[in-house]
Amino acid sequence: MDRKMHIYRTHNCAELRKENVGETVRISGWVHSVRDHGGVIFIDLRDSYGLTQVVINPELEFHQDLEKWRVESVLCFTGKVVARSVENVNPKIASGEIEVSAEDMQVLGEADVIPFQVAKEEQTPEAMRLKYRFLDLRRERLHKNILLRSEVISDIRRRMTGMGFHEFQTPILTASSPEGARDYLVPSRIHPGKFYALPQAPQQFKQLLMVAGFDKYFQIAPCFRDEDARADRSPGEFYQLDVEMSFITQDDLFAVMEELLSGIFDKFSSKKIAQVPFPRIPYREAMFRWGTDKPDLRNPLEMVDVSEAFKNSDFNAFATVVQKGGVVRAIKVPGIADKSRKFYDDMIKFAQSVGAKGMAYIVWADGEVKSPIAKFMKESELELVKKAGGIKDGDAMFFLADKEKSVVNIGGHVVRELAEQLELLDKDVFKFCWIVDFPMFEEDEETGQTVFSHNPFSMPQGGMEELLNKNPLDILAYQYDIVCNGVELSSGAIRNHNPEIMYKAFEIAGYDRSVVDDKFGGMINAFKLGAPPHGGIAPGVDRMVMLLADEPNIREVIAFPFNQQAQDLMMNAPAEVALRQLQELHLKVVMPEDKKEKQQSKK
RNA sequence: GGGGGCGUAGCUCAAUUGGUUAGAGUACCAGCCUGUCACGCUGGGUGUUGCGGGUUCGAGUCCCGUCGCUCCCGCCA
Repeated sequence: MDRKMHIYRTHNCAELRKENVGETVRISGWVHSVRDHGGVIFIDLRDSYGLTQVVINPELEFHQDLEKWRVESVLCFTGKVVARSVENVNPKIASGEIEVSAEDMQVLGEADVIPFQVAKEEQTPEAMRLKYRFLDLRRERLHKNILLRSEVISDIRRRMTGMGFHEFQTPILTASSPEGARDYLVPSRIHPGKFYALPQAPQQFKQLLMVAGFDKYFQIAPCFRDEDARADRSPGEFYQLDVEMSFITQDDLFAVMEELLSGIFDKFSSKKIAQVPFPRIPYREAMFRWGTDKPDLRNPLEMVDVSEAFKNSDFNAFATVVQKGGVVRAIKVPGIADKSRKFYDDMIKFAQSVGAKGMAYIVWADGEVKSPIAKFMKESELELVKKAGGIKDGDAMFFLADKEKSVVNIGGHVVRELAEQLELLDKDVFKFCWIVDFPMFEEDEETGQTVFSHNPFSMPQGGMEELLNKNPLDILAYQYDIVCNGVELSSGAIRNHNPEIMYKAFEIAGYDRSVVDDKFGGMINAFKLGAPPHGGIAPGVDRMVMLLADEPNIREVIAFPFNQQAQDLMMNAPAEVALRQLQELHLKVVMPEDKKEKQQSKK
């Protein structure tokens, strides 16, 4: 045999073509499937690139060795590339016009019985998929997602550096910050009783890089937050494309992100991008129309205010709400007059499940008004409502009445559910938008205190003057989000780089000067020594890939995700550590009362 | 921390109103098969019905508790 032949492979499993017929080749990979005819045996050998069919003829001495291994074993075959006859070509695989006629076989990695099938599409419990993640990652869907993620990240780097950005690393062991989510803490051995925190984002560092004069920064940055999971939020850690720029306005930043995101989404998905530049929607408008700060612009349904129509209505339930300062909002849904009674009842049930006391509806069909509440309404009131919704025959409206905050929230859920039920969302389009003009402060519902509503480092619109003179709850910030198809991709801001404005903003949020100096000393001191105006944003990489891969769950685009309880079932993390390690770190574990018994009974 | 859903073979699922020996596909094991490509054929059930308790003549099925997974709320500057 050719001495120069590589010991594992001359070709990968997706490479061989008609042109290679007659060559002696060597390929290695996993046994994808076996078709044993008693005499001739066919094996689909799989690697990251694809599949190649290997034929084993009965006269070969290793023919009977087939019993030694099974599906998902790793084998190496040496043999001749043979053309398949026309009727035997497999158009489903790239190498389908040829096959490799085995002359020699090496077992490189024998596989035991696998806990779930790799080659076949079948539902598998997620706990098992996570425990055997390396097996799950062999399956086509996940394998493709992770490769897509890799390509997206490398494309992001190419585009960012192409636009003049530099990538810098920032510390993973840093200080806890009083704002935001719970931190992951790392105890210090050298400083008893003191802790590092893993960064929730490199927020202060990237701003310090601007103060350091680097002008355009980005990083594929790991972020750590001890918060509970959602379908689009993996607990523990996630990645952001962290971006910061100096001497820019909001518009400059928007232009950069629009170029980047439209470029990437265009390249890695066949879906259309609805509109570039992305439409800009003020936060308050988004909340009013869709009941959320992450509206799905594919959804044609939205809310309108109809409080006036019910204010003096005989429909007491609603009239009372309005008279007490609440609101009535309506959702117009075109062309659903023919829906069954059950559909309407189910929607009411849904509204109640998300906190509504009830939900009313009116259906206009065949020139008539059908509704449980119409009999309480005057002709003029019905007209008012009809006009507010631009109602035509065949349309319907749903009505919610409560305090504004509840109505907005519940209505948001109903708007989404209706779109889902009625399949109103176009699956072939990405609709991006900017949500702008977030309020700088909001009222804490429990304490009634004024708190930062988003990022405390955002520049208040109007600067010091507004901080001094305006009702804090009316002050807007240069704070913005990018939303795509109802998924919040990122938030960002033009930063507050003026120490005095910073002190004032924190004062309004209840922190005095010394707290700012103590907790954000590094940054505030930097701002006293010449800070450029700057701003940035941080789109979630995992969520971007999730949208591009068209996956409903973020774990499908992360190679080794935590489960919902923030555990790594494969590596068995978190885990107890040796007493000695705790002692070195000056730590003592105090188990919560309800966990103590379980701990005991385990032992 | 709270609410919803789910939990039957390694995996996907079935099992009538509470009824007798818990079935099927796949995986697995044994055998057959020389052109398949999710090969096919024959045979084999490998099970603490998540766990614990209760009701009942009888529980996979009903009740209570508990555990696990998942979706959501809270949380997410």
